[in-house]
Amino acid sequence: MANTILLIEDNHDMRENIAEILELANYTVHTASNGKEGIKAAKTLVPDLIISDIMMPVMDGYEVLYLLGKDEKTKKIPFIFLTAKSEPSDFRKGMNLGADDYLVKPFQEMDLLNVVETRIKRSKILNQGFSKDKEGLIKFIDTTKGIQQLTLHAKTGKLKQYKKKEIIFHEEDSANFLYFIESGKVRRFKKNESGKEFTTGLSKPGDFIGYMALIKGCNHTDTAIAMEDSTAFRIHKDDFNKLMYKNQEITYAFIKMLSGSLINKEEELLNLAYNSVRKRMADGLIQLYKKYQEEEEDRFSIAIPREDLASMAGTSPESAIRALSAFKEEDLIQIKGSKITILDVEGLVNTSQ
Amino acid sequence: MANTILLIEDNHDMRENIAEILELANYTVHTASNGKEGIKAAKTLVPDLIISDIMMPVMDGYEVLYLLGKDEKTKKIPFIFLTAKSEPSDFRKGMNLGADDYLVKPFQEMDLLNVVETRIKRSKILNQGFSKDKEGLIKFIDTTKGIQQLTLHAKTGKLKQYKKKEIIFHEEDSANFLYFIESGKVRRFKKNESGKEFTTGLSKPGDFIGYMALIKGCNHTDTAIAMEDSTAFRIHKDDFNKLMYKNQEITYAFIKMLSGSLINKEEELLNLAYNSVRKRMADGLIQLYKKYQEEEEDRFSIAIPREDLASMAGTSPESAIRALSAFKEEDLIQIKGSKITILDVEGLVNTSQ
DNA sequence: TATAAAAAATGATTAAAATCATTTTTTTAG
DNA sequence: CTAAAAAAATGATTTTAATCATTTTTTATA
Repeated sequence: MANTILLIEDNHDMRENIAEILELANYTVHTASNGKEGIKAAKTLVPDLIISDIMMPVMDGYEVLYLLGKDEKTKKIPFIFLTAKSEPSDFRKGMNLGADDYLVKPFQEMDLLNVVETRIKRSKILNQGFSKDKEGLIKFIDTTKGIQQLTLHAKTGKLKQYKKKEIIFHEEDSANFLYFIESGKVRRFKKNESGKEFTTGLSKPGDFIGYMALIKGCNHTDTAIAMEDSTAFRIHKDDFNKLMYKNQEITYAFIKMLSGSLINKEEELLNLAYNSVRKRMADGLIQLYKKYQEEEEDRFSIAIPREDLASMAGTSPESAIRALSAFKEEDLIQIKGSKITILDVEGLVNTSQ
Repeated sequence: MANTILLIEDNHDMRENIAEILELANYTVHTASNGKEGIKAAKTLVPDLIISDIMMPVMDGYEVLYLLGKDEKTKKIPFIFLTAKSEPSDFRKGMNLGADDYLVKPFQEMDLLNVVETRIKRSKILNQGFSKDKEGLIKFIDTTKGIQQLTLHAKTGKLKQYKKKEIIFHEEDSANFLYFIESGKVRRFKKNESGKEFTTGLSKPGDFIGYMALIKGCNHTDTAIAMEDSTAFRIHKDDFNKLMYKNQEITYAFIKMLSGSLINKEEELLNLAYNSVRKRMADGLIQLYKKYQEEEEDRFSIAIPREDLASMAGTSPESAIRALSAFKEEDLIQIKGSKITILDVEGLVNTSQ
């Protein structure tokens, strides 16, 4: 389908001449001989491009542009001034009113056609939806890039310090920030009516927290607490939303993150429902191991309050301690004060019901 | 959120000067001293506007514009040339490459600010196609539209029939379809090593199931079974991906759906960890009530095997039955064969530990 | 380094729920 | 409509884990 162009020009000869050039280039051209007519035509036709003279009787080109910019139907149509006014100040005035290009008379035919083609092409680009790959399918694979970008953005902000046991955000707090953990360990938990805690997640440097409430648009549904001195960058929710909107990769990174967590949570539910405290405690230790084990160390150790371990397994501290004592007896772990060292990962993984 | 501007300019003094002007006008300014750096910055930052010099070492402004135009992420960003090249032919060349404005050095501060403001404003207008609110933020509220569209698409497919107790998809099956429940009731569950089931979700007409594995790109992590004769439309995973890609609203609908479920699951975990079987059974009944209660009926009834109820509460069938018997004793429910009628919703909700 | 406070560990008891066994009721199929 | 099968309900017992109480150890702090 040929692109339609509306040409607003008071001079008869000039109008016919330009229209002819454009028609020869296979555009469908409509003409108007003054601003008022032009506006009427623009609103009914909704052309793909508007070319307008500036100096015209009744209503000048500036006014035409201004008025078309106020109408939903016409405000997105690329608008080109075609004028004898060649002063830089004239050019500036036209562009600052929101014109998309400015062609000075007299012009070469080729210039006109180039201008028209460029602006129509650019307008099409700007009106396109989401970005896509060749096949038009979402690349579900590469979410790392999105996370990288969000990370980069996060790091432009201010680094916040959190002392050990300091609350980062609190259940029921309104969610205003996405947090990017820069250093330390963070635990998220929920509390039930009788004050018992259940750990909903562990985080380490490189993790984002607080996004669920941001996305859902509700208050935080859990509390995040620093397990040791930690630092985090904060991204304001408006920035986060904007980034999500602007950047498809970030959007998909979060979709993937969310569905991954969801599958994990369902797995956890199954475990919590039918596994013994012993098994749940072993799982908790393995969780810690998988999350916080460093490459270089050959044995994994962590100093963690028994209450926190209990909240991971959803049991009482005493029962948690009893399970630990049993593991110690069986040489699966070693205990020194609050520090627990895992001696036999396999043994813990395969611990019987 | 302040709009971010990327300034590409090789001259140090000029760069600092322009950046200062823009920063005083409350823009967040990032700078690059040559074209290559500029492109790298543009791709990671995705700024709201790019200002670039033309004559630069390593890579000139024309090339920068051309290359950014080829990248999905950056091609929509308004691009302004800021240059000493004041010849009409230079101007024409820049504009015909797709620049959005052209400012000639030396310039008035006011001119620069006007140009920047105009182009950012115009870019926002042109990008409005998506559902954004006034501030340019995503409306995370209106996900119904996306769901509607996906529903519409689903209904173009073939309706599949499922008999009572028929498996719709099985844990470990490879995930090839998104299912849209047209009629009936569907239950999703996971099984642990010793064969005990845990119900991960209930679905009714209008619900989608199977999307988690589809998004994550893994096999199904749970089994979906028809609780009564049901029908469902299927959307092939490729179509689903395509729709997700083409339609931002669908993407956001799923983001919202996922984060909502995640919050629910965490709540469930807390309940499962510390609530008594009695409480969990009451919750299960309320879940059924909330999901399947019809507007017209004044009392909610459902015929459901005790085993299924047990799998919702994560308990043994006998314990589930005992809880039901207690509820019956207390006139909270009425039992007729496998049919359970809820007599006192409030009573169930407020049932004590 | 001593001492108080907190945390961990263990013991005793109780409570909850699983398991196994049996009876009763409901559903299904001929 | 009836018999067989399945499901539901209940009883008895055992197991598990919570709770309460106390001791021991560790940690924090003067």
